[in-house]
Amino acid sequence: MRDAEATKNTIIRESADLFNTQGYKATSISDITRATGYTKGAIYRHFESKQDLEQHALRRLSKIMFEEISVSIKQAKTFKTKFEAVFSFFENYMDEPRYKGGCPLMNAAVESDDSNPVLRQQAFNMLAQLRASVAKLIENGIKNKQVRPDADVHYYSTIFIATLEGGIMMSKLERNKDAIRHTNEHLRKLVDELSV
Amino acid sequence: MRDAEATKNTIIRESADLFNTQGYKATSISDITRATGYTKGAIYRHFESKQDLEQHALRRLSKIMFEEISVSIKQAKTFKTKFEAVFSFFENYMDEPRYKGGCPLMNAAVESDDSNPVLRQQAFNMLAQLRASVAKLIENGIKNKQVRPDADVHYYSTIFIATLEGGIMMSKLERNKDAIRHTNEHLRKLVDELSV
DNA sequence: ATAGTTAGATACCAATCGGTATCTTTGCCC
DNA sequence: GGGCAAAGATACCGATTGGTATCTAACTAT
Repeated sequence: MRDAEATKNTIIRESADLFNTQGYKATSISDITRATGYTKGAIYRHFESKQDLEQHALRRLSKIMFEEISVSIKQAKTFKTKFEAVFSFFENYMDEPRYKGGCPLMNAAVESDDSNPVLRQQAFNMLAQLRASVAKLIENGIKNKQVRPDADVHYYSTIFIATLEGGIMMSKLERNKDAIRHTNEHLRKLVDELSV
Repeated sequence: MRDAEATKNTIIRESADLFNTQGYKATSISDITRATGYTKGAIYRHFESKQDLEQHALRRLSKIMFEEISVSIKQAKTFKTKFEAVFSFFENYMDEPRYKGGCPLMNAAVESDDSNPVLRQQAFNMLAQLRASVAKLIENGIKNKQVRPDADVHYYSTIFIATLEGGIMMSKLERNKDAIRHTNEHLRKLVDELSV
């Protein structure tokens, strides 16, 4: 057999790239045939519908994003350095060709609004997962006596994510890293404020 | 004559609503004919192209947004209450039927990415204007001895906007005000930190 | 009252959309 | 090496896209 699995992965990879840069609605199946070299028939053999492909693509983007964050975090040992890893991850986000088009969470969240409930739900889950990751970071910090025990975990995780995402959006629009550097600088102060 | 000006305004108003909720690319001219009651011929009499209409629509959204913020700010008298007005503006954003679809700046910024340079430029200008507004607030605070004179205006305006926009995005995705309330709470602390 | 102008409706265009039915090719199994 | 199932290509479908040419109806100025 021709490697069906590889074909499917290629289609997911390339379409994820297109969806995240041009948008989901704005990317046509024809765009994907052009990017992959496969024909429409091949694509629809592996995926039920465009929406089905969108789901797979976003799942891939999500997976990559969380894996990379997870690796960065695990390499660091203390509460502070772990957050530092997160900051530098988001600061280098833009250069990474892996995330052409910016944060997949934000892109899906903004585009899906009402029109695409399936995509919206997936973005919703991504946000929950990101929040859980940040919360866990803080909770572990508390457990290891590196963070004030009275810290409001949910509150802080919200601030961290909102500020990061906002910074990414601004940096992407302004096409330079000033904004994300400033937001990271500010979040560093927050980390200090949290530390015992 | 039939009121051409009124017709044009109707088309701009309704299309702005559709663009901001469904997205620019995802909204077709047919959608707009349905929403306005006018035919395609009428629309293309008043606008050169869909892109032309997109520009007018976003300009309208931008104008409304800045006017409302401006009014809120002017009613307040001190640095602190002025910022408080901004916060409550963004907190009540979601309920306002005037901004169905969330922040026009963020929507345009995220969607326009590379595909729509005209829209991108307009979003860029909106961000610059918003930044200038916030900066002015802080500068006036300094002038009136309500803010520490050494405050880094550009830095703080970036933080304010990033956190606000991030909070809006999260609240919209989660369909409740928790996130924006938390980010506002956090920004209130920032205002205190800025105050003399 | 009528001629001229303009707002808006109608009818069309080629191109593209997502999707499918069918055909050909590929590679494994016996 | 012949049969068979799966992978992928080709050719098509009706619907919709942005856009335009043309026609009609409404108002204005004389």
